[in-house]
Amino acid sequence: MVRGKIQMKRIENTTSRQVTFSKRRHGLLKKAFELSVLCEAEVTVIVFSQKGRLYEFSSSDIEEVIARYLNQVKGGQNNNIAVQQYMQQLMRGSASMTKQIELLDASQRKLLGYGLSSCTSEELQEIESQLVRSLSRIRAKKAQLWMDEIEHQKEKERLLLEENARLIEKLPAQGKYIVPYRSQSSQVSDRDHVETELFIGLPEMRCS
Amino acid sequence: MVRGKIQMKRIENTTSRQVTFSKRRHGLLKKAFELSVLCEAEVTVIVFSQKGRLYEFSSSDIEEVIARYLNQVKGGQNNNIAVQQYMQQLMRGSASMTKQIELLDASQRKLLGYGLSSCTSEELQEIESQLVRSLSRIRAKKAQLWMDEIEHQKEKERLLLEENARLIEKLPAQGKYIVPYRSQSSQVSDRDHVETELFIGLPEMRCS
DNA sequence: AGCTATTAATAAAT
DNA sequence: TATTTATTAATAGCT
Repeated sequence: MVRGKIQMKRIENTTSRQVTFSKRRHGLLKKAFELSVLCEAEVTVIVFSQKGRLYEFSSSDIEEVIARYLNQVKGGQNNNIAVQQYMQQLMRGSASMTKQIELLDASQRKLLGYGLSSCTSEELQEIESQLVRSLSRIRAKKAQLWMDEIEHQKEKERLLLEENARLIEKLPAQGKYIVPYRSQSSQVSDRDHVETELFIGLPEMRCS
Repeated sequence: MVRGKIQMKRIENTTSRQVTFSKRRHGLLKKAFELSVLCEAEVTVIVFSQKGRLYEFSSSDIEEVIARYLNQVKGGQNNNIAVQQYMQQLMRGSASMTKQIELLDASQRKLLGYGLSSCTSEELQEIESQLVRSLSRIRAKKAQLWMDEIEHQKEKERLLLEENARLIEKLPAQGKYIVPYRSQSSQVSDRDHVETELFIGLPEMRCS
């Protein structure tokens, strides 16, 4: 929505997710307040962060609003039942998370090359392919990081050379005999070219 | 806020109050939705219009949120303490499992070569090394599986040859002129030898 | 309900 | 965490 709009999905980076949570939560509560004032509506907002912390706004007593809501939605056979339901939900959640953790753990171990005894040939093949694909992504990323760094250095150098040139211009005549430093950076991107291709073959295929 | 900002007080004109209510209510619910998606928060908004009409948004079951709210705010004067404690324990467990899942998920994504934007050069290097080690384990295991399979086939062949020999012995004399099938399997393990070593280098290092 | 001139919200950078 | 800034999003006043 600003400085490059963002995708409407979970923000993966933990830090920026927390920052965004703080900002947007603030915005949401403010909007809720404004709606209640401008339009004389009864507005309640309840937010639980991932860590279970509670944030709320209510234009009137929140428990009144809750009672009113429960009354309107399901003719007032209120809470205890809701508490029970919530607890059951929590228990189901625990069970499924335990399972999920086990699965993630097993698949991670396999990706790391452990706990392979139960694998079939096909599974091994699949894991291997994933790893190979993954390696090429990693290596591409690494190469990109290097390229960025090189670009950054070249830019810095360019600025310094400009500054240098300016300084020389300003020197009194005799100063102009000083030989300025000459850049060689234009060759860097060739010298540092990195071959990231992966190949597999018999030892005899290698030669020096 | 637009075309001349408005005062933060009740809009007196009934029509424009209703129009604003409709527009801003929409905006509020949208913002609530976005917050829940972007930051994985549990968000509930309950709005009663002046005329008592209900509008709501909840990222998860609203009654659950209400139960959770009531539980957190006024530690359930109607529930018994044991249930309370158990529930809190469950919630702590959920939180820590959520965190664990998040961590596992992130590290798995990185192992698969996604979500690398936050990685430093060093992290990328570490992940790459892990993948390389992992690949060699996987390939060793695959090789072993193949070897086992070959051994198994050779054993079957040996048994069949023995059976074959016994049958020939039992044949009447003229049958002995039949030339029995001759195995070549003793060469198999050499012919099918697989080189699983991994190497990386410049294209010039390959030759045929 | 739809348009548009403005203000508000906020993602990214610092 | 708090500011600043560049941009997108929301919306007040019209039609």
